[in-house]
Amino acid sequence: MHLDKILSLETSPHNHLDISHIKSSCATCSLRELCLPVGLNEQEIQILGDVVSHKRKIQRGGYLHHTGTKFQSLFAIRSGFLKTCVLEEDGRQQVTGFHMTGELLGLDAISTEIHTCDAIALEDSEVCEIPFLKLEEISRVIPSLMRHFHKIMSREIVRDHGVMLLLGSMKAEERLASFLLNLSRRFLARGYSECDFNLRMTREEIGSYLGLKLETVSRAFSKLQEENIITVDNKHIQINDIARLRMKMGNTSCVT
Amino acid sequence: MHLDKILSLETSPHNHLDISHIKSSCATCSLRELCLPVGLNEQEIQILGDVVSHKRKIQRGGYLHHTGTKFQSLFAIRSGFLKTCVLEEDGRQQVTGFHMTGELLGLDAISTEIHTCDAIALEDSEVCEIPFLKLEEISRVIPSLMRHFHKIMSREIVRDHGVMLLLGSMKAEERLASFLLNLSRRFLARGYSECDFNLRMTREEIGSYLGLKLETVSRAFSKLQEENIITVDNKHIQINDIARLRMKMGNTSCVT
DNA sequence: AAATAGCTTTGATTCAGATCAATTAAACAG
DNA sequence: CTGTTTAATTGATCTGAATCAAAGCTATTT
Repeated sequence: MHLDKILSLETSPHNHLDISHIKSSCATCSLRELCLPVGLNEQEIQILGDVVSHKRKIQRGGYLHHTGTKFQSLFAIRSGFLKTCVLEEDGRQQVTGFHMTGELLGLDAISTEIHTCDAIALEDSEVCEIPFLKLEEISRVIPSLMRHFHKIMSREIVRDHGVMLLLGSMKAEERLASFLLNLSRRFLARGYSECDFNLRMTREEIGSYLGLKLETVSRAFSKLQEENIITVDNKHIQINDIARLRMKMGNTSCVT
Repeated sequence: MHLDKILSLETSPHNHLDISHIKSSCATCSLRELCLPVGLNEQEIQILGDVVSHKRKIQRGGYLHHTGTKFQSLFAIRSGFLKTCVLEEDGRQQVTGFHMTGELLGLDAISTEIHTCDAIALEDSEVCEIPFLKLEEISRVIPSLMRHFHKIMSREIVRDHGVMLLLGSMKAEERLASFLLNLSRRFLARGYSECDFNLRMTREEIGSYLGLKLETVSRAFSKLQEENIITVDNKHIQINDIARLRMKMGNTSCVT
């Protein structure tokens, strides 16, 4: 079994509504979330239960963490939608990622023990705090947990390389297609429709992430709609022809 | 002390010629390289000695690993200079990084256990192979090693975010300035001159990394030279005014 | 329900960088 | 040393995206 499903599910469908019925103490539910899919035994689950300490709610627009503050914990997203962004001295900010249920935030801060980005909720969200020192301790005892944690970090690196490719060599329309397909895939993995979803972020935030201006993003949306590949109604997106959307992306494989 | 100095030295000056006198068995020398700076005890060094198995030489133009092949080991660069690049279906390739002595390659492959990029030597190079399974085992026994390994992975994520920022929001000249300053800093950290060095890569490879065409890279070099900020003689670069080069970069901090 | 503020779209214009093209310079093999 | 290949520079032109500008639309507040 793969712990995959939980800390940062990517492969298997997993509706985040599923977890709503496991609503005992925070430790218990997070623990279940974290461990059940890995095939850990009861004792191991017990151990891990102590790691995932408390749960935090962040309102839309609220900060999970700020750049420059001390790093102590990773955060597993239980529900909601967040963006991470680095901010430049002049005040402008660049979005480095959008994050949804099951994903793990804070990996960048391990190196210096200072957060290198802001994490901001784009809708009301809930996260589990995972004290990093404890996670390290426990991963010594549970090898499969350590292994999985390493894979998660590595996957983040691969994802970033994908974005670098996108930013370095794709045109506006290709970038947007890639972005939409990426979202689509992640919604699907969580049990939602892959062809019908609502964007949580503004055109400006999409543009920031894709290295484009908001007007360009808007025009790219319109273009894809004109071609009947997607239907855009403000934040509501329908993918009418996913195959052609994939074509739009060029030959480049979909960014993780 | 920081293991930092070794696996991926960034902070402290460390001339890679220094290690030339430690030339016993591969295990021993790599082991010294890996451990001495971390302040591990003799027993721990002994343990780690078994991990870093054998040394490999790669000729200029040779591959350290290919995309799609099975991942088994990380590689610590002992000497030389390599690039990593992902290749698209249509044959074009994008450089995702340039790597020098002390840096660790292969982190991206941990997630799927398949290499996601090619690693190609830009000059004759030497690497130490570190079987990943063994590294994981041993890091359970030596917490400071595990901690350091996590920091290395995290640092790679931060570096990638820096490149994303560069690709997403900087102009050609700013990108080149940022690139040169990054190289400069890394040479300095290895005991070389920060203002006088030879590029190991072509304009095309720089362009690929920076999301620019080779002509644009060439023009940006010329521009910086016209302004007397640098002196370019083919692959040989002299930084005449590092302060002004930093200004060129805009307010953006230097990409790690 | 009206008012305000925040998004989004669309058009017109400008500009940075891509592309096309020609030359020069360096590296390499025979 | 000479011919050949590969890399780098520089110029001219073209183009995709940025910028500037003006509506139109949503959502939130009162």
